[in-house]
Formats: sequence, C-alpha cells, structure tokens
Amino acid sequence: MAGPKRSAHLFAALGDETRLRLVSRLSNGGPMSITRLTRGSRVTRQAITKHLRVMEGSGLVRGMRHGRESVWQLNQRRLEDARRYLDLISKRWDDALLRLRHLVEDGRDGR
Amino acid sequence: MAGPKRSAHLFAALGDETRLRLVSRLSNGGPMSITRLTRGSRVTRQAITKHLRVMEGSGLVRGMRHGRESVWQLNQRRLEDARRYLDLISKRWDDALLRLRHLVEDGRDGR
DNA sequence: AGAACTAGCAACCGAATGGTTGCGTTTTAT
DNA sequence: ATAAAACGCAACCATTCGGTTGCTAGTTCT
Repeated sequence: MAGPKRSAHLFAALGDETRLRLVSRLSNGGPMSITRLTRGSRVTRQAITKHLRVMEGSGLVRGMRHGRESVWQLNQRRLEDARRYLDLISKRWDDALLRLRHLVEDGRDGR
Repeated sequence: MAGPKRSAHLFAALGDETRLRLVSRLSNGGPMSITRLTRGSRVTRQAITKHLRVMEGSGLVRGMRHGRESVWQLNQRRLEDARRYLDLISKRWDDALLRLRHLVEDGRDGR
C-alpha cells in the first residue's frame, strides 16, 4: 500500500541531484555497471555505490552481480507507485477546493 | 523547465514523512493555518513552520497572512511537474529496454 | 486596556547525509 | 602467473536536517 511513510521514503530516494542523475542515466541507457555509471559523474565510485544502495533501499533500483561487475537497473513499478501517490494527492486537492468553494457560497447565501 | 536539479529539490521536499503528512492534510482539508496543522501532528509548531518553508522553497506550497494567522495551501502545478518528470523517466525506460532487447536479439542473429 | 491567541526569530543539539580515502578481494585479460 | 579491472568494506569528515526551547511582536476577543 501507499502510506505516507513508505511514500516519503521513496521520494527521499529521488530527492538528491546525484541520485536523480543516476535515475536519468539508467532511464535512457538501460542497465549499467557501477564503473560505467561513475564515468560521466563528478563523484567517486564509492559515492555512486552508496547512492545506488539508498535507492535499492526504497525499491527504486536493483542490481545483480554479473561476473566481476554489478549491473543496476531501474524498477519501473516503484516509479508508478510514486506517480499514483501524486495523482491521489492531486485529486483530493481538487475535491477539497470544491468543498471549500461550496462552504463559502453557502455562507453568503446564509446571510 | 524540468532539469535534474530543480526536480531533485522538488522531490526532496516530498521526501520527509512529516512533510508528506502535511501535504496530505492540506490535500483533503483545503487551506489551513499553522496552528491548525500543528494540532494532530506530534511535532512542535516551529517544526511545522520550518517544513512549510522548505516546501515553499520548492514551490510546493504557499502561505498568506490572514489576520493574525498564516494560512497555507498546496500549489497543484508543482505536483504536476513532479508527475510529469516521473512520466518522462518511465517512458525513456521503456524505450531503453526495447533498444536493449533489439541489441541482444541482433547479437544472437549475428552468430 | 488587558488577556489570550497566532506567529516569527534565534540559538542550540544530536543524528543522518553526502562525500572522500585507503585497503583488501574476486574476476578477467595478457 | 601476473597484471589490471571492478568492486566491497570501513573509517573518517564537514554539512545539513529535523526538532526543541525561549523569547518577542502583532491580532483578536472580552
């Protein structure tokens, strides 16, 4: 299920520039090894590794060992989870504003 | 424009449990004052204020002074920005996997 | 006018975060 | 068999973050 706790965790994983760049790289280059991801990034391989682990922790990405290198790929399902959560909030917000407008108008009529 | 930096900032604003709870409250209760938001939250009013400012910093929320209280409301446009970014990533990912599959298949045929 | 309410400002604190460096281990290439 | 490549582990560091407390200032209510 969604839930604010799990969702926050997920968004937090997206809430870092370096990490979002990794997501972007993976999203249009397909699965990639750590050193490959490190090339073209201004930070250390270790930093990349840490970030990948963080994202793995929220299910956003997962890696498999392939010979001497570990290859990482996006997990699209989690992306959809995030999107659904935003949709939910958006929908509720519309309704809330509608209810609010009704309240105001009723107030006027009630004078 | 989107951009990884601005987007990361936006997701970071969503990437905290307390903050996401605030978003949720605002999303189905409509615009609300700080003290009202504080009631029903386990943290201090000051904490709430700080979080609101953080979210304001990424344009996710905005507040207006109304008499002695400051009333805050969601900014739906930013929510849509976040959603669009996720859509973009998702779409790219699909294409990347497709290209990858073609590569693999071509490899087999090329033997 | 005075009490109560709502909020802002500033200082402080412990924990988490993003990043680096150094070293050891496994796997591939020569 | 050695060298090189790719990675994991651990320690360390500065900064940011989430949160609290104490105090002050503007608004509303009686």
